[in-house]
Amino acid sequence: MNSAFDDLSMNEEEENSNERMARRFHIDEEGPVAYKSKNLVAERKRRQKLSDRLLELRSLVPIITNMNKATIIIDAIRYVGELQKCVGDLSNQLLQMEAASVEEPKMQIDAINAAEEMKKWGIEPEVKVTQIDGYKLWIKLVYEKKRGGFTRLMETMSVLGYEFTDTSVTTSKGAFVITACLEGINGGMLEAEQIRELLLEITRSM
Amino acid sequence: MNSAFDDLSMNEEEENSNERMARRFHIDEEGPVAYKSKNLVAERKRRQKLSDRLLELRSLVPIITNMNKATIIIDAIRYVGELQKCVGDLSNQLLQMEAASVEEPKMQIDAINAAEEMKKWGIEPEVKVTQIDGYKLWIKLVYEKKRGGFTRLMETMSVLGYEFTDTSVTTSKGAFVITACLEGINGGMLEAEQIRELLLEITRSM
DNA sequence: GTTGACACGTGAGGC
DNA sequence: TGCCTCACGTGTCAA
Repeated sequence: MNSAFDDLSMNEEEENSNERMARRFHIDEEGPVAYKSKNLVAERKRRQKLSDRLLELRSLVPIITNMNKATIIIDAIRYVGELQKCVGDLSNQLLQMEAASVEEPKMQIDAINAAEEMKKWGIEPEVKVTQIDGYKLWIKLVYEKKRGGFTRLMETMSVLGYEFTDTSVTTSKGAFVITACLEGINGGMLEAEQIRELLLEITRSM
Repeated sequence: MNSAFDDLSMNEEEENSNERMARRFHIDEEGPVAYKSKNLVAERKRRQKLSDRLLELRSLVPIITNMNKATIIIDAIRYVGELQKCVGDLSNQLLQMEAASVEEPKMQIDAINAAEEMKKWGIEPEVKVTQIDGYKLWIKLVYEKKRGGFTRLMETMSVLGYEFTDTSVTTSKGAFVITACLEGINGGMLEAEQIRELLLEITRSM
């Protein structure tokens, strides 16, 4: 029996099965033990809730090195990192596959023209991401105009759970200029920096 | 209140409680400021480590409802769930796309899918043009989503001397929904009705 | 004997 | 006021 988690694994069982609790009180006074704090039961409940949450979190993480509270969190951290990286890789792969399957030689000429014109006017590609609040982002994009680029952008962000609001799009001198508000539909799962890198990769892969 | 410790101190009478009593014996009425335990600092370090891990975990989760320890874990749990679902969806899409990429007329399938989905949801293609003043128009477009459609639209209007301002673009249920202000760069050479027919032709030819 | 991990009760401080 | 959250020092058990 792993006694370290005897309290955690105890569910809706009466808690006086825990002997340590009873044993720790001085019995030098007769009668029931008098507690000084009324906070006792609340604190007990709080601790149990936290432990339950920790166990719940642990149940989501597949790889477990230890049952320790600290290692549970460590494993969760690593797992979240892996998941995030996995999401990025997958969406990139998806993107590349889409790009490869749509490719046509005629569009490349267009792209070259766009690139030349951008250079001629001294327009630099640009990706700017600003966090407005937890699930809202403001982005500004400047990149080479290419057919289907905007659709691809919207599709990718939609897959990642982001919606475009307050969008403004302009093409000028071979460049696409986009400013928009990104709103995370289910809370926004990525950091601004991650979004930025993703957008960079999208605009670059076109 | 039923205390959990009313009679439990008596129902266990094993002999090793003697040594516990002996161990506890030197704990008398405590001195003024004398720490009894040697593992005080160790415990302190352990607590701090756990808190740091919790904070580190929190830094990975984008949506934060509260700084509480419990809510940090709750948010992490929900976030992990979202990520897992996201990975599942993405890999599904990737798989589906791999299967679809074996066929050659892929873009047509996309178009057919979009058309079907629009029909399923009862979405009708729509072109609305309203003159605001001599060189300003407001347009609303609903048409089948197709790769490069938006870019083509912008290019055409640009050639005709119109610029997009205050553009809003959304894709939903296989449809492209666009509302925008068209501003004639050199005064606006076309009437609203002509623009409407032109837009109809563009959306139809895609 | 030592070390690490845990739950416990308690007081402080925030809303 | 009272409830809630936290850090603290401590006792207990296992490796």
